[in-house]
Amino acid sequence: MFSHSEENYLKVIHKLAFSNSKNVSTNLIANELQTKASSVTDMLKKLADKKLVNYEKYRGVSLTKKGELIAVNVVRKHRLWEVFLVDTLKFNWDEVHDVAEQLEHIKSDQLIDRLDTFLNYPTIDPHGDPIPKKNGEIPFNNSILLSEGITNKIYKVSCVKDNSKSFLQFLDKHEITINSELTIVDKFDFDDSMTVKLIGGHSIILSNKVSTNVFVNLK
Amino acid sequence: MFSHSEENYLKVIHKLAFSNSKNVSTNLIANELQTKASSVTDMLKKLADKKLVNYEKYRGVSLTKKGELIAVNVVRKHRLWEVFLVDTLKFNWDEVHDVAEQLEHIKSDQLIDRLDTFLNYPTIDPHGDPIPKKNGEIPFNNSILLSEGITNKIYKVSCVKDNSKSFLQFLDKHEITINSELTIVDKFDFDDSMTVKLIGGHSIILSNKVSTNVFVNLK
DNA sequence: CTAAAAATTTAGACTAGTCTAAATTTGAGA
DNA sequence: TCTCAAATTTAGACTAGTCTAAATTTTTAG
Ligand SMILES: [Mn+2]
Ligand SMILES: [Mn+2]
Ligand SMILES: [Mn+2]
Ligand SMILES: [Mn+2]
Repeated sequence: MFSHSEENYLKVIHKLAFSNSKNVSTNLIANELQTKASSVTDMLKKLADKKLVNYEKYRGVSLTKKGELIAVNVVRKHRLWEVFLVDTLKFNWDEVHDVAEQLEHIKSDQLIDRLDTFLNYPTIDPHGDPIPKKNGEIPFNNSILLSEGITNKIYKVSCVKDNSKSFLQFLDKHEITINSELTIVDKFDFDDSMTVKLIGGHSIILSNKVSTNVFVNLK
Repeated sequence: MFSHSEENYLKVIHKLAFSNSKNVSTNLIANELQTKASSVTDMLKKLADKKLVNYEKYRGVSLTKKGELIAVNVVRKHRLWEVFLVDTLKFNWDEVHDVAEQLEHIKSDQLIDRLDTFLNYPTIDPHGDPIPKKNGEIPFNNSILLSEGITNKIYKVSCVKDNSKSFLQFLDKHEITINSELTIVDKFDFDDSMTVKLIGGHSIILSNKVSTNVFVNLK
């Protein structure tokens, strides 16, 4: 079994490797975990000793097969718990992250299997992120950023990139949720903003910051 | 906020104070927590510094108001999670303790409030133990031990004292559960065993070890 | 009342995880 | 290719929690 701290490092390395492709740097990890680079170096050595990461001094790290499996399993638990919190306990989607950060470290395979069954095998979490399978496979989703959409097509919101309270509350305010359907009416080169119309709802001007944090699928 | 470890010490002191009335000794705590007396002494000093226990060298400890409140809250969380595991996730009553030991340390008042609501404000856990109220009040239950019952009365099983897997599985095997109704047909002085008949069910001879680990209420 | 046993505390050490400050390595730009 | 700033690691320290072994206090029994 691995400690809370080890699991958090593995999860963060997994996350950063996803967006940065090659080796993940010490400073990136330190920044993501709100800790110091020296602490990260210490932990990377421990994880390397346990064969969870490939670590070469000054060259950053990548996850081994073993490390990857543990990281993905923590992500699976995090997202399943988020579904439970929103669907079953009626939390709002902007309230669940911190509690899920704790729940993801509970050690019990049986618990997570039964939770999965109770929730009826969900495939995405409340923010649209895919829930990894038990075997570590992560369902692929060919979404695009709303900012890359073109006018006069119908899109469905599939996922939000920024999970911050303020962004999620902004979306709530404007009635944009996962599965909302919308059309891009107009795109403005000047500031990369766009006018969007929710199907059967209101129109709204979205800044580039918003449209680059929302993923959509063509209907 | 208090650490995992601090919460466990407070919970154990609370439990032991309940059955031992006066001050709780270092060795009792060490035994209950499967740790060493010297470790207990160290922690008692820390808890005393934080005004969570009244500690006098060589004389054992008792909880302060503040310590008591924290301990009872951990017990509340433990028991609510046990209800969730059994009622919602369909765990058997002999499988839930270890997972609840982990879940009881999750920090979120909102989580426990919503769990309580979802479970419809249960008053007892799967083993019949009372679930403390939010304010720290513990519902009193005037049960007696089955071993103290008399013949030819109808009793209802209210709680089990021993929560070990082997005892709970023994009870399962003989179809004795919380709320089972039964009559004591005969009591044998020789070994303090008794013959018990389940209402509408079979008769069975119970050893003293069994009857002193089952609480009942007169119907 | 007193000696031995039992309980408890103290002393000193160890691990995990973290930090600051100093040293080292890397790599970008002149 | 050289220099220097940025990135990274090392050195040394600190906290929480634990342990063993030794010292001290309390309790028990004769
Ligand atoms: Mn989250
Ligand atoms: Mn999420
Ligand atoms: Mn329990
Ligand atoms: Mn219980």
